[in-house]
Amino acid sequence: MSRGVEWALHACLNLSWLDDPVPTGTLAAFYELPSAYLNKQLQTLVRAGILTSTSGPRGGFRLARAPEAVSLLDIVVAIEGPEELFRCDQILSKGPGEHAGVDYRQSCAFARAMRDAELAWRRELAGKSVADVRADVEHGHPEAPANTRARIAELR
Amino acid sequence: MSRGVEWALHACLNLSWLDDPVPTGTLAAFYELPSAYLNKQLQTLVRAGILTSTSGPRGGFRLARAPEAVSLLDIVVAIEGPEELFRCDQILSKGPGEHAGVDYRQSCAFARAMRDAELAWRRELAGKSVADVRADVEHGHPEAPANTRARIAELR
DNA sequence: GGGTGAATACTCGGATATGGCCTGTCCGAGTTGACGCGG
DNA sequence: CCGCGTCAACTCGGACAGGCCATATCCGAGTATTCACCC
Repeated sequence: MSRGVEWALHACLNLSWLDDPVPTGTLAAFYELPSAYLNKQLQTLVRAGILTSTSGPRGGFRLARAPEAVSLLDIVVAIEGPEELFRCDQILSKGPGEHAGVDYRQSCAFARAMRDAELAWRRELAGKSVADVRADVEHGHPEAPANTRARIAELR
Repeated sequence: MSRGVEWALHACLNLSWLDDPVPTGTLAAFYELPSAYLNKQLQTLVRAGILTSTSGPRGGFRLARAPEAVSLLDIVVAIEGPEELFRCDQILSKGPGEHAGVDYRQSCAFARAMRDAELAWRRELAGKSVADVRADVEHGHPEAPANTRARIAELR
């Protein structure tokens, strides 16, 4: 899985603590990440409707919706793409006693099993929102929001 | 996910219907796959202890254990490697108010959530064996074992 | 002093190189079975 | 007819190229701020 997923997750969490737009350079400096590449990932999140962007001075990125409405699955899908992890190439169609016109993505027992497992994974990720994670963090580290806001202001 | 996973799954299922060793070329012809590359995947399954190989005439690959003892997870891990899908690079360690010596693979809320989801996926795959899939296939297509054995004998 | 306009600095956004891994291929080592020869 | 030795064919196993995607970077388009200038 792409490296950018971790960046996107933490970026969304930090943005959930901030009201004003934050530019790429500031977010990158926060975790010492390559700025231009992080920008690329954030652009992807904008295209997915998770973030909104504003240009010019005082511009940057903001969460497009409430943190409760952004699931971890949304972010993963935005960065990794909507394709399934396991891709069924329907090699069964080349086997003996098989008919053309059959969709082996549906009828192949392996494809079904792999898809079931993947659905379990997606269900877990869809059930956890950025707000949930934020609550976890604030429970264990109540100072985190203030620390983040202070550091962002310092880097601005 | 690698293309070879699908090949490995179907190869194991077919081998579960056969007692004598089957060479790579025969298995490859069965689904019209590139022989040399399939051989590479089967070698990997041998290293993982899922298959056994014998050289020379009448040689080939066999299942190393009963189909009940080979889970889909075993095969996926053998081909894809044991690494987690989501890799936590612990970028939190670069953030503010964080201490060195902390393992953020454990303490980061995102890492925990991603790992929980992945465990759900692994649990599903670990709970399904090649024997289970074989039973599914034989239920829907009782002629499949005979077809496979006949075609393999034809290609030998 | 207030308003207006251009200049400016800042930010996003997409177009552009590079590296590593998946994909695909080939040839050598080892082993088994077959065949021929001798007893 | 039986046993043995050599040979040959077959198979695995690892070493060797090619292509594609993730990674990383840079520069241009657009915009809000700022500042100077004029009324």
